[in-house]
Amino acid sequence: MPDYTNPIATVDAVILTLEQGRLKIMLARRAAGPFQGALALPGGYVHPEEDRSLADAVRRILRGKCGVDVAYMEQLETFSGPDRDPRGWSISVAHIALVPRDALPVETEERQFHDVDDLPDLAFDHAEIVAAALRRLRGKGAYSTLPAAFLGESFTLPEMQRAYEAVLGERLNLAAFRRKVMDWGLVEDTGEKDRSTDRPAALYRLAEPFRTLERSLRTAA
Amino acid sequence: MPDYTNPIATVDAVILTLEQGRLKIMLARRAAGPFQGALALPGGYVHPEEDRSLADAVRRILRGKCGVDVAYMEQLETFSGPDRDPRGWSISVAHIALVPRDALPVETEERQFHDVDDLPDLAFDHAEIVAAALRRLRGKGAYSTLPAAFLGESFTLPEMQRAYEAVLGERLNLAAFRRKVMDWGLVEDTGEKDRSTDRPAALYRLAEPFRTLERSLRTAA
DNA sequence: ACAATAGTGTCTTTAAGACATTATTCA
DNA sequence: TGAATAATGTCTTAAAGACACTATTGT
Repeated sequence: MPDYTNPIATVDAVILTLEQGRLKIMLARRAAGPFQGALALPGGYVHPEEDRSLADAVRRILRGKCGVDVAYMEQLETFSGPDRDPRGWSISVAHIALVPRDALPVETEERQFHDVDDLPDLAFDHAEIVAAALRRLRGKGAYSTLPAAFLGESFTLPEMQRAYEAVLGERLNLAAFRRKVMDWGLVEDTGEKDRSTDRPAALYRLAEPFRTLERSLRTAA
Repeated sequence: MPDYTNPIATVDAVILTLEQGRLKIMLARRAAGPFQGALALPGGYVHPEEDRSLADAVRRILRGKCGVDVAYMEQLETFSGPDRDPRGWSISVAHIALVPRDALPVETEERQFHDVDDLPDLAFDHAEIVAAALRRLRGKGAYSTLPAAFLGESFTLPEMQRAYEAVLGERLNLAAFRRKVMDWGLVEDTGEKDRSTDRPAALYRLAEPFRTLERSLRTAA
């Protein structure tokens, strides 16, 4: 064992969702500890006795604190330093999760969903973590099927395009977007139709759960 | 402070360099502790008393253990679990550094440079960390000026192309590569020439230290 | 019939790939 | 002068962007 005191080890989760075409982040009001009463990313200590991995720790905390089961999650970045947590030198392994809105609980005083372009003050260095999460999401958005993680099991191409537009923060060319999605085999037809619009739209599902792309799905203007 | 025992916190470094057109990784022979005598990535404990950040810890260890000062370094990924270190549940924050070969020390029994395609058995889960580092390098290689970090302050375009070819593991189209590098303003002319080849080649420097690109520098065949 | 949204066709423009050609040095 | 390597020019092909058009439903 080390001669030195060990940093405190925590995990935090940036849970992103799409609500009416807007990117939202789930924030939890801190019930105890430093920054009690403030808004923060959901997170907590790693429990070596029960967690087999950091991702396990995140899932345990999200299940317990927020009643959230995430489909797609990836590790974001590890934040560290003597000053970010008043309890001492700490390490937080931040994770990012993309969840369809209807797989998340309703909003309460304890768990709120905030537009990423209009965030309140956050505890710790969580504003920095959120900024890193958004950079990652926007960077990966054009080169992967990541934005589709915001959608349900099946979705229409217009929905898919709106998800990409929300992630990338710009309008995409309709014809070119559809061409790429179809030509590259990103989705497969379910045979079903969504009848919530005037003209029913074909419902697709992702051909593979997650895929990184050789070329960008960005299709300017 | 937590009710739970805290994981052990370490950092590891994947130091990559380019030697005669081949990607090499620096490995250190373990002088003590678990896996004594085995080859491993250079790494060690975080020292909260003296390190201001994880990157600081890496630089301290590299300076002390290996006499290495890295120019470009980024955080790779955090590895964790109960079994990866015989001393107990541990967290290792892996970093990746790209260094020109001539900025690294000579090879000894204690510090060796191994071709990434022909690695020996490594201590801990370091083989997994190396695999992640290579995935990151190859993924980012085409979409950034990262491979230029293997080169010195100034370099020729043929050198730059060879660095990209080593990173991407494939030959690139000469004319298209040069077109992109020049058109996108990735480099600026130093006015100097490299006279080590028959026809002297113009020497360039990076226009900015590191840059991510909108489009890929891959220029097939 | 008309509004609304889904989906396609096609023309123009731009970028990529292939590869021949020219340029500048050394031996 | 010829071998070697650097650098450019240009033709062909493929992809992206623009945008008009057709299609299928609800009211």
